[in-house]
Amino acid sequence: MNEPSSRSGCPIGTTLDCLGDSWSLIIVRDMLTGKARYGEFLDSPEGITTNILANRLSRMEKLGIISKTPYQTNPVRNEYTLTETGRDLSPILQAMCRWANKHYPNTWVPPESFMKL
Amino acid sequence: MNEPSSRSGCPIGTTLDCLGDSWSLIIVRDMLTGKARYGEFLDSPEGITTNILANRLSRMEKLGIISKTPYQTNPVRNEYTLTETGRDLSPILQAMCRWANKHYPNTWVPPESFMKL
DNA sequence: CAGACTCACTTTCATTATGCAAGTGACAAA
DNA sequence: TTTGTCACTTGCATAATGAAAGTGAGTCTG
Repeated sequence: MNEPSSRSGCPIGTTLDCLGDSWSLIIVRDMLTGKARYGEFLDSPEGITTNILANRLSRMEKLGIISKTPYQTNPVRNEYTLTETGRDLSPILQAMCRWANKHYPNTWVPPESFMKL
Repeated sequence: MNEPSSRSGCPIGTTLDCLGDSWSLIIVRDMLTGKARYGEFLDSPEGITTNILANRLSRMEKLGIISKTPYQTNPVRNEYTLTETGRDLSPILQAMCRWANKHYPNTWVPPESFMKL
């Protein structure tokens, strides 16, 4: 559980030091909606590439946002799931949904279940 | 008021296409707390550089998140302020504060006034 | 049992973005 | 006239990203 290298003590700055890029929160979204495996994250419509996905999974694991647990051996394959720290990001994602739904009316409206997580 | 070039119709993806980097929301934070001028944004402790600041200001202006209005002529100098679209980002920033304050206890606790915006 | 296939990555490399520092232009003040 | 301020812009080295191909463990098919 590494600390992020933070530019300031500002909580917004610290959050951005952890997750301020265009892919990390996409992966968190996918995990919140039930995805857990490498191949499932690759299937998302945004089209993350394999190198970036591997990089972000290991980064977020080091930050304590996600954890990986093997679901089979020979060969070992892992499932990635959110830690409590990771699940606690849902209010941020929900706020993003409300913002985009209001200002970009062509964006999808998420299911109630997601907005109540 | 350009549309963001969006990777999908997902509202989270669209929000990240607008603001998914480590500087844009720092500038929005500063505007929400009363800063308006180029030099004021440079003073923030995160230390944004001049080229990135200029780039983000023009990007967010094109997106309709901020607007600039001259506060003097000879030479023209502008103030940057949030549009309604920009002010509506405050719930996202507040959620980030709650997340970081919970999981990184050394982060600053923002004033009540900020959390009620 | 050889060959094709799956899954989860890793590597390579070209392109793009970032960070640092210095430069510019309009004006004000000394 | 020189210095200073403010708001940028430019140049350049370094780092991050994206696209595509490669790898390795094991399974499945004929």
